[in-house]
Amino acid sequence: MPVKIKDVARESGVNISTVSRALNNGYGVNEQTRERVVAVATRLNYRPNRVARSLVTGRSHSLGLILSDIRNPFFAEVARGAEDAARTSSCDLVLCNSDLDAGKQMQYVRSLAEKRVDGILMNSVSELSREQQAQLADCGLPIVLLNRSGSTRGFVSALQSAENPVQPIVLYGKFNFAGGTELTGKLLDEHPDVTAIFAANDVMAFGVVRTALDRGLRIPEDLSLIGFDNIEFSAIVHPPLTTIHQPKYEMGYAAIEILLRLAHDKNWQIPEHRLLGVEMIERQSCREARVQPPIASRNS
Amino acid sequence: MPVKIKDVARESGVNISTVSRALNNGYGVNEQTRERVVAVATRLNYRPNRVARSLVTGRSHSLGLILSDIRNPFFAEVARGAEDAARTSSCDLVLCNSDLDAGKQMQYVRSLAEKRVDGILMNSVSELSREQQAQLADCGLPIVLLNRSGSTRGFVSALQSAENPVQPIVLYGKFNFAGGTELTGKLLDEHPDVTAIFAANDVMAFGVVRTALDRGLRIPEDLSLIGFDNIEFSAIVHPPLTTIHQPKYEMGYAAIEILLRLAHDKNWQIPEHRLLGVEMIERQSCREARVQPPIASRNS
DNA sequence: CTGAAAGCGCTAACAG
DNA sequence: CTGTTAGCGCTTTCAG
Repeated sequence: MPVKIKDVARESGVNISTVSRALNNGYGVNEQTRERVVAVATRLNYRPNRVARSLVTGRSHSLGLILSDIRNPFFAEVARGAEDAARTSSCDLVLCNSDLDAGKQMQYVRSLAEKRVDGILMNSVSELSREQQAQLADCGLPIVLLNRSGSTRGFVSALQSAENPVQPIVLYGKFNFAGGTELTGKLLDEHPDVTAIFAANDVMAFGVVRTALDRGLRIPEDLSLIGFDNIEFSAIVHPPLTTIHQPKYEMGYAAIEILLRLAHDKNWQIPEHRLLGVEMIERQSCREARVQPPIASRNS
Repeated sequence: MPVKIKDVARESGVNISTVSRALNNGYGVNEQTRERVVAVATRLNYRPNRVARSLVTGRSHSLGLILSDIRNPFFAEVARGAEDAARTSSCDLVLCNSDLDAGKQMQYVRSLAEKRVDGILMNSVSELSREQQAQLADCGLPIVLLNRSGSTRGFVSALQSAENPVQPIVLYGKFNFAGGTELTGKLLDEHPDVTAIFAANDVMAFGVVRTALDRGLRIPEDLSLIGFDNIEFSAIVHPPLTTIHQPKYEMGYAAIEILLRLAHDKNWQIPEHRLLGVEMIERQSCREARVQPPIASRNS
């Protein structure tokens, strides 16, 4: 139904290969015929079929973006940086929400591989089985992993080796608002005497705020709270959240840049890890913040 | 490099068309040969090339999603609903941020059309030129427009025809946090006597909160505020925001369902407009809320 | 500088 | 039930 290269060729009295050359790089084509072809293509409103092109070139000009959940503003910001970076190379981004579910995640990788995306950017689940690792490795695609440093080990060990050593209580759950409320409820039930909470991310910290509010606990008077990410809204919740800033947009942008280079230069190698700086943002949810911020960090 | 259907065929001693049948619907294939083919495909870790398949079937199984900015939690929520709906038909979503820029938007439409997506879901800019409308119409793709009802005319006329008619001051700007702060600054400079603000969305309302705070204005004592969208965080900002709830996830989900049907049934028709119910959520940012909420609404 | 021809990897008639 | 044969729409040698 739509007009094809053949139509343009017929209409401008040249061969389809000439049309192809004229419309792509224009190299090795007589200037006049090029102009004529371009004119015809415009007139016919010709839209090259990228699917066909991809089939022959082997490059799809699209990238996969697997995130736990785009509704977490942290990832929305990362995604925006990623998209902007991708557009500079006229690539587009296929969005996948994994909910940090290993099965879903692997399914997305497979599906993206079948669509022949040029690469994948993902924030992985913490623990991948050996099999899953292998599957990732030989899916034949460059993959960039974002923001995964395993666990809160650094946080814990920093606390333990502090001047006044502390043995923190570590709870795991959903990395969203509901996770924050649930975990806080559980924590306060079992340990009504806790004085401070370090949430894995700001959205969870918001959940902490909500639960504290519900239980009549004042922040920071009764309970100190630190978040992670410094998402935009952390400054306007009540109380303004003390948190660790991460360059979210830049992380997404940089990750795609790396991915793109990886996809192009088949033999280009990068250092395995790339740590971007974080920064403590002191606001009003925490009474004291003397502990050294952890080097490694995590998100969901 | 990757294993192709031909390899599977050779390895299982059948023709490629048999492999195709066995792996797709499996219909009209001897059960034993089907099993054998499947086994070989698994062993060889065969991943069908969807690009090639798309070229012949004419369906790409991907949809375009053009939003103004994924960083607005409203759209993140819509996007999540959209993605979940798309997955039920094993389609994936190509994410585009238009920043509500008409030029960018049309470029995305073109680009998506060239990639032969099966359809596009977008929240359009308010005013499209006749030319742009035409371009949209004959890009050959089903397009679903989300949440665009033109302007605040309904809001204004409701105020004017109220018991005590009011002539509102209407300001336009960016539909994000910065837009909220800037517009509020400008408004308060020019009209220090305003007593109430209706923000076009919650994120802008947050900007209002911030500026009010900076100027020592108390909400709602000095200034009443209503937002729009009821994004998750509107409940935990200070003061909790009075706002109009929109079923964001459901909107995204429903829009994709419509789009999918549109893409399948070539002659299926839907009513041009589809209005989902909104609901007033009274919290603490507004002293009185007697005005009838507008039927039509907008977002950025 | 331009045309002819061979595919990219797969599906879909059409025979057998 | 299975194989043969055309393509899908484009890029890319290879000749001319």
